[in-house]
Order: sequence, then C-alpha cells, then structure tokens
Amino acid sequence: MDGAAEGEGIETVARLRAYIEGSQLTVDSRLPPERELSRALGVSRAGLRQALAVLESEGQIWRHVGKGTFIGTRPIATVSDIDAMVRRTNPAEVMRTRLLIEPEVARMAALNATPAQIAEMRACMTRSRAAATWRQYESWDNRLHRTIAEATQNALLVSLLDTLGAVRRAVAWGRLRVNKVKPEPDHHSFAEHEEIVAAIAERDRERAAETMRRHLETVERKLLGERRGA
Amino acid sequence: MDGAAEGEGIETVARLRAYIEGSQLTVDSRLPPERELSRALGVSRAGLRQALAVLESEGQIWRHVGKGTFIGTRPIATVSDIDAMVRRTNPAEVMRTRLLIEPEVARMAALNATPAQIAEMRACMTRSRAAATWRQYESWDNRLHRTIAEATQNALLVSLLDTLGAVRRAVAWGRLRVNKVKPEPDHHSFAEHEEIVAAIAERDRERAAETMRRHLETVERKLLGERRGA
DNA sequence: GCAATAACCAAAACGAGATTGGTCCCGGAG
DNA sequence: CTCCGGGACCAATCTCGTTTTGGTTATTGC
Repeated sequence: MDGAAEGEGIETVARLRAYIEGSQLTVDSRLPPERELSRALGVSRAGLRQALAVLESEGQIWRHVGKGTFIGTRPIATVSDIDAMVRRTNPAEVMRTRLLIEPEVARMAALNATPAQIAEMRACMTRSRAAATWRQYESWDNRLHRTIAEATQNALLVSLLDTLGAVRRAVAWGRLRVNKVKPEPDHHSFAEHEEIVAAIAERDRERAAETMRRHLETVERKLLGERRGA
Repeated sequence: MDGAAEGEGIETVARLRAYIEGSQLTVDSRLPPERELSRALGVSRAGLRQALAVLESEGQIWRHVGKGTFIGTRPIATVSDIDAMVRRTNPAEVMRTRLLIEPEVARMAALNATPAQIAEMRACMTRSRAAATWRQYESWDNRLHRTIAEATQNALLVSLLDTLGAVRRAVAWGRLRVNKVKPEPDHHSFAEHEEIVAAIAERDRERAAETMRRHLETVERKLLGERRGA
C-alpha cells in the first residue's frame, strides 16, 4: 500500500516544494489557485490538495476558503471583530480581565497623570453623582475609567482598554438595573471612585492599584455574585 | 440679528427634538437621511443641518458620511486596524504595556495552567533552544508566551494579548539582530523562560509574576536601552 | 443680502457576479 | 473491489460597479 501510491504522493509534494522554491514567492504571498496550480504541475486537484495538506501540517503554508493558499504561518485572529469575540467570552471573563489589567493601569496612572487629567476625573465623578438616569451614570463612569487609562500616557494601552470596553458593553449582560431608574446616592461606586482618584492625585501608586482592585471586585460581586445568590 | 433668524433655528431644533421623541427611535438607531427628514419636517436641508449640528454638539446624536445620523454618542475606535495603531505607538509603549499586563498573566497562568499546557511550554523552550535561525527562535518564543496566555483559561485575555502581539510584531520590525544569525546558547531568555515556567509549574504565583517581569525588563533593556547606548 | 435649492464630492453601504478552498459523487482503470 | 481522476456543488470571500449619505459649494429667487 505504501509503495507506489505513497511514492506518487511524495513525488507531488516534492514537485510542489520545487515550484515554491523556484518561483520567487516570498512569505505571505499567495500562490495560484488549486485548479490552476494542478494544471501547471500536471497533477490532479485531489493529489495537489493532499500535497498541500502535507505542507500545511508542516506549517509551511496556510489556506482559507475564498481567500486562497498563502506561504507562511496562519495570521492570528485579533479582537478586530467585537461580535465574534462576544460569542466566545462571557461576563465572568470580562471581569477577570478587568481585574487583571485595570489595577495596574491605575498604578501607572498615579505615576503619570497630569493635573488636567486629575481634574477631569473629578469632573466625571461630580457629573456621575448628579446623573438622573443609569444611562447617564454609565456614560460618566465609562469616561472616568477612560480618563484613568489616558493618564497612563500610553496610546496603545488606551486602545486595548477601549477594545476591552467595547467587548464589555457588547457582551450579553443587558439585564440588571431593571428595578431602579437611577443610582442611589450611596451607590458603592461613588466612594470607591473617590478613593481611586484620591490615590492617583496623591501619587500613591500602591493604593491606586489596591482601591481599583477592590472597586472592580465589588462590581464583580454585584454583577455575578448576586445573580447567583438572588 | 438674533431675533427672527435665531428664533427660526430654535424652532427647527425644537421640531427635531419632538420628532426624535415622538418616533420610537431608541439609542443607536439611525434616523432618516437628511434629504428625507428635511421634507418630513418641512424645513430646508441647510436649516435641518444646523439643528442637527446643535444636537450633535450636545452629544445627543452623531453623524458620519456614508453611514448616516445616529442617536447616542459616537462609538469609540478599537484596535481593529493594526496598521492604524502602529502609527500612533512606538516600541517603548509596547514594552510598557507588556510589562503592565504579562506579569499578571503569568500569575493567573500559575493558578490555572493544565499539565498539558505546562508540557507544551517546556516543549516550546526545548525547540527554541534548538532553533537554527532567529526566525525559528521567535516563532517558538511567541508560541511559549501564547501558551502562557492560554493557561489563564480566559479567551478574551488571549485575544487581547494576540492583538498586543500583532502590534508588537508590526511596530518592532526591521532592526536588531542583523549581527548574529542565530541565538547564542547562553541567550538571556533561555534561563529566564526556564524560571517562569518552573514557577508556573510549581503554582508559585508571586514568583511567576516576578520572573516574567524581570524577563520583560531584560528584553526592554536589550531592545531600547542598548539602542541608545550603542 | 441671504436663505433655499440644486449640484457635486468623498466615504460608506449595498449587491450581483466571479474566485477559491472544501466536499461529495460518479465512472473507469487496475 | 479499491482507488484515483474528473466534475459538480457549496459556502466563504473578493471584486467592482451602483446607490446611499453626510459634507461642501455654486446657483437661484425673493
């Protein structure tokens, strides 16, 4: 079984390798469609596909329907499509990710925040306290967290957190907060936000990270814990 | 100057507000195109656009050519386009971001890594030691860091790190490593990788985070520090 | 003058048709 | 009977021309 048949397969693989080497096809370039390539190499399309499968398993090429066959390793999928990401994650993962990143962001913000940014944080808190609806409150809450992100003075980090925020908003937790129309004056976030911004203003990095961590843990409890409990 | 003319403008704004309230248009929904809406409200398109400009400055709506006019605040731009991000960041920001996130990722990996994942980490290290070219070394180095990310058991976090990695590869491109063809056997990363994986295998979260931090600091020095020095 | 109308522009969306990798089925050669 | 080649088909993707839409400028009418 392995004599002639496998020999033919190896022959096709070798011819394919020679073709790729011969043509000045570099990494990431597309090679001809299967129908065309099979004619050029004088093999059947099925035989060519077997040879391509070998090279793909070796990591030499990668293929995708509608796109073609490419030289090199398959490009990784980024969070370019928020909707695609939402289908693979859940609110718990979002909170774990926030807990992992945002305390360190607060620490870095305490180091680098400008006076203007600290002033904007305080303005966000004032406006969130005065919010008449949950929607307005969330708007100012988002802006507060984004201002803290901007205070790291790192554009890449801000974009990553924006992406995380987009996933957070898109992920299906469109429930909760159906009972009340607006935040209570003693809503837990108000005091916690005060502590975070105060720590940043005082340049106390450790306390900024710690208070942010406690804040997010409270949010996590309210969002996930109470759902199980109630 | 402000009597009749401004009065008319306010009148149009009021009529527009009434239209939005009246129609059951919710947040993020698109309202009719300007040409159509101006006919419906019985005002000129120019007058309507002035009224729309008022609502836009208030943050009630946002507009974009080719898309339309939408209710709510303008959606933020995520890291959907790697190339666009590359133009706004630099290698220093990439390293700062890695230093902020990846030690915590290692800490979380030490908590959640499966035996199979730890085995894959060791396989990556073995293969990176045996690499014949820098390209091969980087391939296994990337895969090692990605396996550590996967060990957090958090798909969202993995995607965010993939995005970060894509930016890193795009920004830190042609330079460095022009002098040697392959990694030295005593390359600093080898021993550092060993320490990180050992800490993860021993479930020592604190040491995993600390060794990862030291590893990235070494990479940062090699990448940025020596460039300034030499 | 000046505001309304129309005309034009570039960005985005839309849609029909062509491409392309992946799969299945049938017929013929060995 | 097995197995390979050919063809047809499928779904994802790309391509390209057309339409829609906000933004801008010129023209017209009072």
